[in-house]
This record gives sequence, C-alpha cells and structure tokens, in this order.
Amino acid sequence: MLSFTEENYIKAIYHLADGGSKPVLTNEIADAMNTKAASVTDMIKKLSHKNFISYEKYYGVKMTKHGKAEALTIIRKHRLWETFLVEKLHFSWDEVHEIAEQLEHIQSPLLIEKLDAFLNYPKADPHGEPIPDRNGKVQVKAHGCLHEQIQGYTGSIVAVKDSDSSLLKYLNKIGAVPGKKVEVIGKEAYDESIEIIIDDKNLTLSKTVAQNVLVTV
Amino acid sequence: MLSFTEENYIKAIYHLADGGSKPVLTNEIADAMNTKAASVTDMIKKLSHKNFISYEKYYGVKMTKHGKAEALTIIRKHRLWETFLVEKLHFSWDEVHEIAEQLEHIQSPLLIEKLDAFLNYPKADPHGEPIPDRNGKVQVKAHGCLHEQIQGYTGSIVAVKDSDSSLLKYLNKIGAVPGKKVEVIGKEAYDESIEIIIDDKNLTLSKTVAQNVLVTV
DNA sequence: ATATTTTTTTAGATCAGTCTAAACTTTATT
DNA sequence: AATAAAGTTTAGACTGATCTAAAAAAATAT
Repeated sequence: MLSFTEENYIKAIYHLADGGSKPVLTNEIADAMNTKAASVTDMIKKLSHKNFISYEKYYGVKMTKHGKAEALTIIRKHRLWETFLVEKLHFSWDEVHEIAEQLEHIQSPLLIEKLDAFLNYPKADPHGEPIPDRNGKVQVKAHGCLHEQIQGYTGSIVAVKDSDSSLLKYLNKIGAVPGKKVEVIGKEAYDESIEIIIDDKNLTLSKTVAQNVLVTV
Repeated sequence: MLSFTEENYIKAIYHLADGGSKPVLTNEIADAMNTKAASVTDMIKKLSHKNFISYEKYYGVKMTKHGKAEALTIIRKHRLWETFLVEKLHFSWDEVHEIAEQLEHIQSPLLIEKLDAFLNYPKADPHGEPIPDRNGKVQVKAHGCLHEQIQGYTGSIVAVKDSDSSLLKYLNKIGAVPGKKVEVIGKEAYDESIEIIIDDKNLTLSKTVAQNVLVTV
C-alpha cells in the first residue's frame, strides 16, 4: 500500500508532466512539493523501484502506465470529494482544495463508488476539471479561446497557451489561473479587449492576453 | 498539530479508561493498539509531555481535561462520519468502522460542523452510540447489558459495544440493531444464553453476544 | 574548449514511530 | 521474607521521510 507521501509525489509528477507524458525534472518536483531536490531524488528511486515512474540519473522522470493509473485514481478521489464538499456541504469552491487534499488519501474503493453514485456520477468537479471514471478514463473537454467567447459566457479557465513568464506572472497576479471560473461581461469593439469577472472582481483583458487563455466551452 | 498515531492513542486510552476517568495500564494500551509495551511507553511520555495524559512510571496513565476534550472531538468525528456513511452512502452498519477510522483524522473543524448540519445534528451513530456535540458534551442514555436483563424485561436496543465486524454482521442479520424493541423470554442456566423476541421472532443469543448488546433500562 | 553556473546525486544526520532484548519494579506465591 | 512471575521501562537498532553540505554531472557562457 502506498504512503500518504508517495501518493502526493505521484499526483504532483502526473500534473507536472501534463497528464503523465512528458518528462519532469527533479527541481520542478521539489518546487511543487515544497521540499528539497535531495528528498526528491530519494523518493524518485523508491517510486521507480515500485514501477510508477521510469528514472534515469540526471534526466527527468517519466510516468509509467501503472503510475498514470495510480495518479488518475487519486485525482478521481480528489475531484469527487471536492464535488461533495461544494454540492452537499455547501462549501464555496475556493475552500475545498485543502480538505480534498486530505480526503483523497482515504483507502476504500467501495467508498469512492458509493460517493460517485451519491453525487450522481458527476463529469466535472466544481472547478470544471473532469473527473476520471473508475477505469481512469478522462472525458477531455472541448475548450476554446477566451477571446472568442461572447457576453454572457460562463465557464472556467483550462490552460494558458503562451508560456512566456511575464504573461503567466500577470495572469497569476490577477487570479486568472487554470481552474478559475470566469464570466464574460462584455467586449470593447474598437480594441477587442474583453471584460470579465473572476473571483467577484471585474477585469479587462487585452486581445493578446485573451487569445492565450483557454476556457471550457 | 497531532499526528495520526497520537490521535489513535488518545482515542484508545479514552475508551480503555471508560470515558477517561480510571487509570489505564501500559499493556492494556499495547493490546488495544496492536503494538508492544515499549512503544506504548514512548508514546505515553510524549502525550504526557503534551499534557493529554498524566503519567507516573509503573502506574497507569490518566487522561487530563485536555486529553478528554481531544478524545471527544475525535469520537465526534468518527461517529458523524459513520452516520454519513450509513445514512447517505447506504453502507450497512457493519462496514463503516474501518473507513471512519480513517476519516476521523481529517483536519477541518468547519468540515465537521457542516457535516453535522448536513446530517441534521444526529444524537447517535448507526450503532446507537451517542455523538458528542461541538463542546464535547455527550448525551448519556441510561442503559444496561442485555445479558443482565431477566425474564419479562422489555425495552429496546441502544447500542452495540464491540465494533468487531463479524459480530455486527451477525446482529444485523438477525435484526438486532439499535432502536429495535426486545423482550426477554427466558435464560438458560447452564450456558447463560438468553432467549429473546425481536420483530415477533424468537431468538437465542449466547452470553458473549448478549454482553455486547446494550439496552434501555 | 575551458571555465563557470546550475542541477542533480550522494553521504551523512535527524525525527517519529516502531521493534527486540535486557534491566528494572511491582505483584503474587510459597 | 525470599523467590518467581508479570508488567514496565530503558537501551539500542531499524525504517521512512526529511534535511544540509559536499561531490558529480550537465548546461551555459566566455
């Protein structure tokens, strides 16, 4: 059985690898886990020994099939619990992450099946992220440019196209990060800027920025 | 913040001390925790240093006010989760103990308040055990062992002592669950088994079973 | 292509929780 | 009261997850 920590590493690596495909560097993991590179190296050895990742010294790690499957069941649990917290216990969607981080480690496949049924087999969590099914299948959501959306649109941010660090920094500052709910209030015709609401705050994004933000459709 | 293990020790000691009052011996704790006396001694030192119990070498430990309060919040969490599992997720009452053992360690006072509200502030868990309120107050119901009752007794089942799953499964099968009316028809002198009526059905329970069933008096 | 910087790994230490084996206290027995 | 038995504590070791400091490898810059 996996420890708390092992599960957290597997989940973090999966996310950093964008679904487990691309290789991830030691320092990236250390940053994501708020720990030191040395600790990561140790854990990498353990996880690779258990066949969740493949590891070659001085190169990033890559997830195996086994590892991806494991990550998906953890993600499934996390997102089902978040849905429960928001829909049944009436938490607001920004309060649930920390609690779900704990709940996702509860061991009981039957519990998760029953929770899934209780919630009526939801397809996405409160942040709009898809919930993998019991076999690890993820329903990939169609998404489009924020720039293409019109007044009245509501959805959530899926990803950011450009990896330019100043854009990311800016989006992070204004709270426009993946997972966040967004509503389109209106668009300026003359410069194609877009007015939106994120976290109850009105924001105006330039065309250039809006073209780089992917949202659910 | 308390570790998983510390919480489990506190809960076990509280139960062994019958509500925290009488002193508990090292070996009793070791048995209850499925560990060795030496490990218990170490943990006792730590918990006493943190003021949850008072400790004098070679004598049993006693819970402090602080320790009792802590134990009661853990028990509250455990019993609320059991209620949730049975009432909302439709687990049967003999399946929930192990899962609640995990859930009781989730840290979030707000979560517990919301769960309590969601369940409509239940007074007892599915086994009939009282649920402490947010201040640690327990509503104690007068009750006695079924085994101690004599011919002609009528009352109802309040709770089941042992949380052993095979006992619970058995009681569930014969319909001896909390809330059910029970009547004592007679007792066999030679093996101290007891004959009762539940749901118009005559049943014979062994001494061991009857000792674990609590009834109103 | 050599030197410098960055990244990663190794070595060695620490802490929590556990263990076994030995030492020590208390309780029971004769 | 002396001895045996039972229960408890100490000493020392191990594992898992972490750390710091130093060594090694890879990437970058001159």
